[in-house]
Amino acid sequence: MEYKDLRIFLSVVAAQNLNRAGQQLHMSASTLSRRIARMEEEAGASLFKRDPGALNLTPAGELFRQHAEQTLAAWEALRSAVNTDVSDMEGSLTLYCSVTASYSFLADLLTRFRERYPKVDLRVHTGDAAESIPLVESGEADVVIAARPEQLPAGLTFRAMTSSPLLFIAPRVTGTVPALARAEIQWNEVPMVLSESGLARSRVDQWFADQGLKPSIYAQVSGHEAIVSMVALGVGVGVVPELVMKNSPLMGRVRVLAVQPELEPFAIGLCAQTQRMNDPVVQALWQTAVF
Amino acid sequence: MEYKDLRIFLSVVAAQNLNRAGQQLHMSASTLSRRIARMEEEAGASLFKRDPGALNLTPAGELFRQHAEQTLAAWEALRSAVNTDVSDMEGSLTLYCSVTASYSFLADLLTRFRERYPKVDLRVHTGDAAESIPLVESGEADVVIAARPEQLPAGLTFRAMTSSPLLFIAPRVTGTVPALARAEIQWNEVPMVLSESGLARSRVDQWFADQGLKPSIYAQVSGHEAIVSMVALGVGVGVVPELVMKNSPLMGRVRVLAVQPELEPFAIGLCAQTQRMNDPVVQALWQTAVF
DNA sequence: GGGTGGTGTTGCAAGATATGCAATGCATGG
DNA sequence: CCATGCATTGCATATCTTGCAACACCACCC
Repeated sequence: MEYKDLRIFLSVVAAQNLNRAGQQLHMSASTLSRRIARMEEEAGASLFKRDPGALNLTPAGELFRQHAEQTLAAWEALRSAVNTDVSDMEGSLTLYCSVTASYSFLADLLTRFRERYPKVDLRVHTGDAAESIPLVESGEADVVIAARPEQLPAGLTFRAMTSSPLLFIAPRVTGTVPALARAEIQWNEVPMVLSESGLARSRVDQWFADQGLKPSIYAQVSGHEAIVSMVALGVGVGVVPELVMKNSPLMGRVRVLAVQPELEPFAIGLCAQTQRMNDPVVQALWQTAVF
Repeated sequence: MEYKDLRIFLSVVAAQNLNRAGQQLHMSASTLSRRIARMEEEAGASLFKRDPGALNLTPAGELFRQHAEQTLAAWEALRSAVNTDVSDMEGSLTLYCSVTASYSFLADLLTRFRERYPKVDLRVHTGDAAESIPLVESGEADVVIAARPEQLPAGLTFRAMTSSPLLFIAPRVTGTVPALARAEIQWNEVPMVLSESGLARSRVDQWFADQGLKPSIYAQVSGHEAIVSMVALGVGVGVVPELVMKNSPLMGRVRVLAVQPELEPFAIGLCAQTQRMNDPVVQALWQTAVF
């Protein structure tokens, strides 16, 4: 039994559904199923009634829930007590991330950070992912949630949290893009909707160069989220991280193109100036992200 | 952080020494070192003062100790409460194991079992390891701690707990055994001290047969422990599981011979009649052994 | 009634993680 | 000054975990 299991359990209790809980936790339902099975084995009793439609707690599950809440609360209290000088740490921290990252990671991260360091003045900005690295380099942001660049600039420290494949997406209805309708895609004719700059753009440029092709750029956009919108409208093919696509309300109106070779996935995580890593507030956020 | 870590932590606190704790826990010191390092990272504070000579708790470590004790106690309480019908389970269980197994495993196992099922009448017998399987087959023992036989007899269920290499041991002082003094060991001249029967004996016989040799048997002994004693006295070469050798007070007076090919290690664990696995008392012991 | 969309579970392969051994560093005590 | 006992770390291996895909099951609805 590990503490992560306790958190997983509480999430599943709240969601009453493995798939929903899995989305919140960034894990697959099968993983949750197996981890819960293991918890039940270790506890020696079934924790959930597998009612069709919803997962409800058994009496043993209710006891387990109390145990989980108490244990996690005690653990957080211990961490606070141990870091007394830190828990009433003051200061301010400017965090920058893309809109998508704010959907998928920021909530967890900030919730835990706020619990642990309530006195820190936290300022969050969202914007185009491509701006992340320049902002942390210039010092306008203390920490950013960003994709790891090909070459991490000197003086920056990066800590991965997850990775997300970089995908070609097309309108689900292909009628509007003739070049896609043929058996073999004519890449030099496909109207592309690309980022103005940033890692995704350079990877796409490199990909076309490797193929000996020249992309036909229909639009250059600031912000991955807008790419999904434009692709959904049928203007062409875009390239975005899977995370952006999955978080878009328009996901149902685009489809993923299987291309070879695949683009290298994004490694998404925290990034800060190495020099700033000594700052206790930055350390605190780092710690919060890891566990 | 996992519950096993909490137990490890408490063992290390008690032992004040990674090597001793490692022996009790059947893990290497390096593993303990790394797991403690991880705990400290997760707690955000150093837990032990690395005083030379002994590991002492820091203030944070003292808090952590309380947390560990409370959490584990709550966990055991939960398990008891969940299995209410089991915790006041009555009945009796006859457990048989070798003397060596009683040193290395029985203490942990019985301590936990007693805590969980205080009303079960527990009868423990120790003796020669070779007797284990016959005793469980005949029903004289409900569960035995034994090495897994080459061919597990039908109707028996086995659950591994650890494994131990099967070693050739010789007197540390070779003067008394001329056949060992030469550069190349003359196996057909070496006086062997072997088990009368059992898995170790059949593996050794097979080994000699594979080499096209015939062992010169000096003594046949009942019980691995006696083999170590006789070898230490200088009468010849014996074959025992590493576990037996390490637990012997005479370990310092024997040495391990590196032989090729090595004998297959013993898989040591619990064994019971499959039919008896439905018995709640047997199930209870099984559960206790696993976690 | 037979789809149909939703659920949780399981076989399998690839990736991540933990482990033990051996080497290292460090201090104490002979 | 070496010898001893200790914790720690590099490395290769074995184990475990994970996600995907396929499956089985159930409710719902046309």
